[in-house]
Amino acid sequence: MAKKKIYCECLNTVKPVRDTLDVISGKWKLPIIISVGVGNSRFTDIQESIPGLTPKVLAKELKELEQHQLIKRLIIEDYPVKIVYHLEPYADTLTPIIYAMKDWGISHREKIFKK
Amino acid sequence: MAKKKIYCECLNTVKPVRDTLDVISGKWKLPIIISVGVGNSRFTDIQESIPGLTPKVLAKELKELEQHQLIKRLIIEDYPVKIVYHLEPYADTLTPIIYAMKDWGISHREKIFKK
DNA sequence: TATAGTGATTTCCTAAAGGAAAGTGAATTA
DNA sequence: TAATTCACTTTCCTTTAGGAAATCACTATA
Repeated sequence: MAKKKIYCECLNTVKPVRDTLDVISGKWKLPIIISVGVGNSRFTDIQESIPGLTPKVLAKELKELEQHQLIKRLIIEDYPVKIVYHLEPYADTLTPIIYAMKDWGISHREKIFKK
Repeated sequence: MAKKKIYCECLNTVKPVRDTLDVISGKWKLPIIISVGVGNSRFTDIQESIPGLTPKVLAKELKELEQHQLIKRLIIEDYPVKIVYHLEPYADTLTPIIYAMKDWGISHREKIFKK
């Protein structure tokens, strides 16, 4: 009757992709995860390792990443007291996404400059 | 001298990831690519296949995706004239990212609901 | 005691993203 | 002739992201 020819099976992919975007969207979350993953654990080190990142944005993003259980904030009761951030094991599950995006970004840049 | 212990090699990953984010960031670009890839080629079909997508946003995103050579807009001089969108071959290079994000979204949702 | 560093917070601001709703103009179908 | 469809466009508005700069509490160091 009604000619419904819209392909709706794309929702099987669209929905989980949007769930993922809800967690890692924005300019800074993946860069912060990468920086912490590579060994930066102090607030200032993370900030300085990512050009353009301001303390306000870093503080906000770290809180969100903590809530999503991707990053752990630890207070080290030493003299002086230190605060370190490190990745939760759960953040490792993002590795395939990060590498896929790294690879694509590299070849995209090559493509753009070859023309 | 100066105790420089910031791990800067993360820029090797951060930079290409940010190049990728510049192309596919936002709530709608990947869903639109998925929908077109699965067979939706008409403006209205694409719009109706993605819940919440408004025509204004769809029109804007399609233009950007065209500029990035991910989607092709074709005018079919038929009676009536039709406009169809289809993926450029270059869009296929995004498949690893899309699948990585789909997989992550599925298991993330499982993780959230199990708790 | 003064200075510097650490890990932020606060205030103020702009720009971009996104949503709701209506409209448009050409063509088609009833 | 009227209604409908298609592919948008336009207007108006709210929300969110993000940036600049100053400030703050605490500790360490000179």
